[in-house]
Amino acid sequence: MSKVIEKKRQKREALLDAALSLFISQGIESTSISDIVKGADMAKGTFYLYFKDKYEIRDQLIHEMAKRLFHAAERKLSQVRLETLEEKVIYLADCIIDQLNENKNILRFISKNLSWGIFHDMLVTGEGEDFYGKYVMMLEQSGRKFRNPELMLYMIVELINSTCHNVILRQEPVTLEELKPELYGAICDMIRRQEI
Amino acid sequence: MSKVIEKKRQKREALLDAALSLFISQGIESTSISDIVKGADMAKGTFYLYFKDKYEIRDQLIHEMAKRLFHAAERKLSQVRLETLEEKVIYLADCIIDQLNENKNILRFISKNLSWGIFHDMLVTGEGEDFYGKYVMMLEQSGRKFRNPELMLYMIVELINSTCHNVILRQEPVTLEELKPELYGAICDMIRRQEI
Amino acid sequence: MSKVIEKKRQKREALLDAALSLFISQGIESTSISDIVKGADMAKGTFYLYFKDKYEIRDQLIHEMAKRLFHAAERKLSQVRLETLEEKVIYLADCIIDQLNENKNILRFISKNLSWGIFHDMLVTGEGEDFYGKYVMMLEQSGRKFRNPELMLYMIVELINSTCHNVILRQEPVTLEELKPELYGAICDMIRRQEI
Amino acid sequence: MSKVIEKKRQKREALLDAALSLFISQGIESTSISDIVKGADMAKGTFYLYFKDKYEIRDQLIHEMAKRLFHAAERKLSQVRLETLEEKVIYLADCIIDQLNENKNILRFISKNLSWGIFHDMLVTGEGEDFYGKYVMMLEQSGRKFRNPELMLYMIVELINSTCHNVILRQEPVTLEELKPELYGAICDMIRRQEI
DNA sequence: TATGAATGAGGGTTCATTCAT
DNA sequence: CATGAATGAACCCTCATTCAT
Repeated sequence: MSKVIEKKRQKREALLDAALSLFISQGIESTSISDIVKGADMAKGTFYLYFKDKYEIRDQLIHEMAKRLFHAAERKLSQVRLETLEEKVIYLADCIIDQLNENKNILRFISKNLSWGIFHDMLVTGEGEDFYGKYVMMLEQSGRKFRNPELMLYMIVELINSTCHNVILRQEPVTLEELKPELYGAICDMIRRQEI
Repeated sequence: MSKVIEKKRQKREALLDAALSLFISQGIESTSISDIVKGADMAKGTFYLYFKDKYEIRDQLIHEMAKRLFHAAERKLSQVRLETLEEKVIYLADCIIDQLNENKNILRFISKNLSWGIFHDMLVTGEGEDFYGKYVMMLEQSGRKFRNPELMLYMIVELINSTCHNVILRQEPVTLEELKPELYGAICDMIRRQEI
Repeated sequence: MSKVIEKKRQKREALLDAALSLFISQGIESTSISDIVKGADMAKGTFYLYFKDKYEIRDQLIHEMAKRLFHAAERKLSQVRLETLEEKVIYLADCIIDQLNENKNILRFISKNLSWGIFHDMLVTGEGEDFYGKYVMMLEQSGRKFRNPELMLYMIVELINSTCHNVILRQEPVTLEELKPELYGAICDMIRRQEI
Repeated sequence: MSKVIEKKRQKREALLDAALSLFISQGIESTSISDIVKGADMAKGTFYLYFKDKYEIRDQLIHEMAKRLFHAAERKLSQVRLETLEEKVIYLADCIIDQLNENKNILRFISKNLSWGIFHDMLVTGEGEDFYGKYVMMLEQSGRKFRNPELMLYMIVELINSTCHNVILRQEPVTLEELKPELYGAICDMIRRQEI
């Protein structure tokens, strides 16, 4: 009985894997369901046993990938001893940016498709991992008060995402190393501005 | 002889117009070349005498639209008397944001497709209107010096574009009116940070 | 042992029930085997243990439905006291027409699929209920003689079925109430014409 | 220029021909658009330049076929000299029935799909040939008055269509030659009954 | 130049049927 | 007996592109 379930899990995984590499290499619009099942080496009809359409796959992939990015960043954070809130946030940002820089395909995929709606869902409903809760706790631990923590996070995330996209993929208008200090400076300012 | 050239220009224009209204009303992916030529009231084959595919039209339209946005903002700026650089930049930003908010389809069309590459090209090669030159002049007129004016502009533009997208289209995570003061504050901080 | 047989009978019945309600609510062509087994709350493969395909179910259902229609009409007839043969036949027709008018889906289902072949089988081989025999007895009880009772029945049934179809479903070219007197008049004429 | 139009007419005709022979030989539901274009020896997409779907072809075919049936019957009627209205109607019916009997495929196709709505449209809007008008004129020429000529026609047509179907295709429950006198008798009765 | 009929590959989707469990 | 995951053929339909006129 669990053999069947295991097999289903594998099929689903194979579809996700195939879709991811296709989405990354040729874009979502140019990827057909035919392509995906061919990549996963199964029959076309099987796709519909697991997903409604390719956008359902996309959303689940974004969830998955973003979760991994944050999880890795958080693990690294837990291994260092940082004082201020600013240091912590920037450390997290730096981890994530470095991951994206090392895996440009993930960046290409995520940043084109990550809307705040999906992102926020992911933060909150990450099964087993409540990233947003941890973020709120981090703010509390600092002993400081902020007017609108959600908006603050929104602005920081959007700034990072949007500025890094071109810089990493095209080194335009500056290199990543040139961008970072300015970006982290801007993040500090944002935090300060939100403090009551 | 020039009559023929004029006629060709008109056809081209008709195709651009038809494409624009279709792109903003139903999206690029959902717009077929059939739709465009129908809208421009000409035969299918004619399309290929003027454009390679719809993406060629799209890029030219993005240029055009962005130019109009900036042009309108600039004209409004020239009609008021503002003291500081910050005030001017924020005034420009506010004009552009309001235009996007009033015409959400344009936002949808532009912001999904506006990469910094295209944007920068537009700023520089805007035929007849050198927006980037005007931006540099504005900085000079303030009598202040900045480390990297291009990066400064990049960050401001990306922050505006990325934060406004969700806020205008979905009122998430805050309304536009709630976002604006924070956004303009962040812009001020960015300018200050870049000052030498 | 008979428990097993009983269980099988129940499964078969469940499939028939589910198919019937789907056929009359959404048509035969639009009903898939998936739909039927879902309605009967069992697995897809199970279907093939009981029926070859949905058309096998359809034919059995038509038998069943037609039997019910006639049975109900006959029961009503047995509760009234009518003199002539014509009165009796028209009374039966009226009962059946009213049933079809009250449940247009049944009309849609039956009348599209009811060929004389199936119909005649049903009249004769109705397990437990020999409608055709009762019809013949009715003729005999009238004390009158008819040249070809089967042809007479055939013509009456076909006239009713074909004229009522459009009239009930589309009120074209007249309403049912307008049709009825003409139809019953025609039936009387047919009976008289067949009398020796 | 007219060469192009002629070619289009031929394509359309080819599709209609292919569809008809497929509809007749394997039924409408079992005929796919793929089958039709294969039969007409052209590309799939071409179909959609001429028809919306196979049901549009079906309706046009029924129109066409029914028109031909009536036209032929009428031509024959105009060549004989008949006195009474009954004789004329029966003569027409006989012509049509004989045509159907000689070409059972047409019967198979027509009688399954001919609803009164389509039939009436055809009678009225037959381009160039107003069959219904001719029917009304025939009634007038007889010098007799009828309560509801349309209903009269409806009942006659439906009776013919429904009784002949099985009789021609299966010789059940009688042969065509046995049916005819009864059928024509019934038609006479119907006419008489409608007379004021 | 301009046309628009024709193409046919390729998209998404459904579903009867099979078969290992 | 019963299951339901997997199949893949077949469906309808769209559309970029070509080419004879």
